[in-house]
Amino acid sequence: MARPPRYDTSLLLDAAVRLAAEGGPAAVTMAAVAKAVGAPSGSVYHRFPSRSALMAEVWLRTVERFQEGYVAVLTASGDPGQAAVAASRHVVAWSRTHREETALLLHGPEAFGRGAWSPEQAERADAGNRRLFGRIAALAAELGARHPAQTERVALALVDLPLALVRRHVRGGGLLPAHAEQLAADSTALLLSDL
Amino acid sequence: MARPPRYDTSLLLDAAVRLAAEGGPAAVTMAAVAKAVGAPSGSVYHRFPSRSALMAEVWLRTVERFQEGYVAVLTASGDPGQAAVAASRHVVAWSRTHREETALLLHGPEAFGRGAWSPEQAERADAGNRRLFGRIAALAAELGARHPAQTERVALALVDLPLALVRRHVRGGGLLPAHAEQLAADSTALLLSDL
DNA sequence: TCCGTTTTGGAGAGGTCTCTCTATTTAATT
DNA sequence: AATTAAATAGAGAGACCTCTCCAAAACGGA
Repeated sequence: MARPPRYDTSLLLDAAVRLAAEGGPAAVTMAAVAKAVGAPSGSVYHRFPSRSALMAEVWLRTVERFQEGYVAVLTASGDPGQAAVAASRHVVAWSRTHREETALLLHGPEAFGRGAWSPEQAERADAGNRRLFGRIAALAAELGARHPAQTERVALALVDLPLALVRRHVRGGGLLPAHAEQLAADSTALLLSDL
Repeated sequence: MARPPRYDTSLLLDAAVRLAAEGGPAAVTMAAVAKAVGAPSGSVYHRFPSRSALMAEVWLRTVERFQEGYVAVLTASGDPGQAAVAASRHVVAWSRTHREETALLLHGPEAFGRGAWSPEQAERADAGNRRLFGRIAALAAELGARHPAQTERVALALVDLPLALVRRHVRGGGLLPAHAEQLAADSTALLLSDL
């Protein structure tokens, strides 16, 4: 009943991810996305009502893909200590196999215009974060955390620490060294040893 | 012998820092800087030959101010373990008292157009980083590190970890909680305990 | 007082980006 | 074959930004 799409949403988002990874969020212009897939700019506006809608979607799709795998690892193991270390290791391993998406995520949602997102998109981002933090808080409780400060330390050990390790290497444009997973796992275990 | 300056370099850089902290590096346009200090755009170009020269200078001045204090703390104490913990604590404390500059630094040099800097400016950035990493490597050696992987762990504990803690709170626009310094110090000490 | 130098003040050329609008194409359905 | 909904194709208006250029202003020194 209608002409079949030639430049569909995911194709445009793929191009946007590539552009963001190479030149940062500022390089993701509607014109650049259109050019990257060989479409006129009008076709991009046919899929996304505005640039900030596109930016939001690029961010959300990427972060949701990451969080899906991360939460799965977090809840896979029965032993909370093992789950924690596996999660930390997973962050590094995922970054290794998803270089462009990692480079994108390291910029953070603000760089993708978070302030201008639609309420629905902002809520999607919040929901993902709530879900993630909820799991981490539950794990922290299993590990014996009783004060908010202890829960924060668990979050630091499970998310921020491996991310910091990844950032150090990816920001310089380099590859992650082979021992990065081990370093992340060891560091996380150490931070949780004294909870 | 000449007309006295009305908008001097540091005044323009101050405005640029404010703009970057509020709206990210993209908000630092020549027009915005000029407007912020009430000058015509020509006066900004009188001080800086191009936008990227301004961006580089904003970044360099800020990062050099931070590194100055950090290196001082790092080398102040005789005991390497104490120096390490003090350095970690200093990162958090400095962030608390320098909110705008912290927000700026968290974006990283690439966001300030590092690729387009002049060779002299790029070298200034490199020299600062070499100096900092040199001190950390020396401290790592004092702490008993023998392999590069161990030195990396020290860098993680002394720089990336406290920065990650700061990032978590500042990125959301919030204030650092009162116990942040303590958490940074404890975490750093734990990571170094098993070197 | 006059000169030389630095700086201001401001207009505007040229480029890029966002977004709009309309005409045309395409293929499934009738 | 005619109809119809969805999608492409592309031109262009309007905003903003970088950077240039030149005249006017302000001060110290001769």
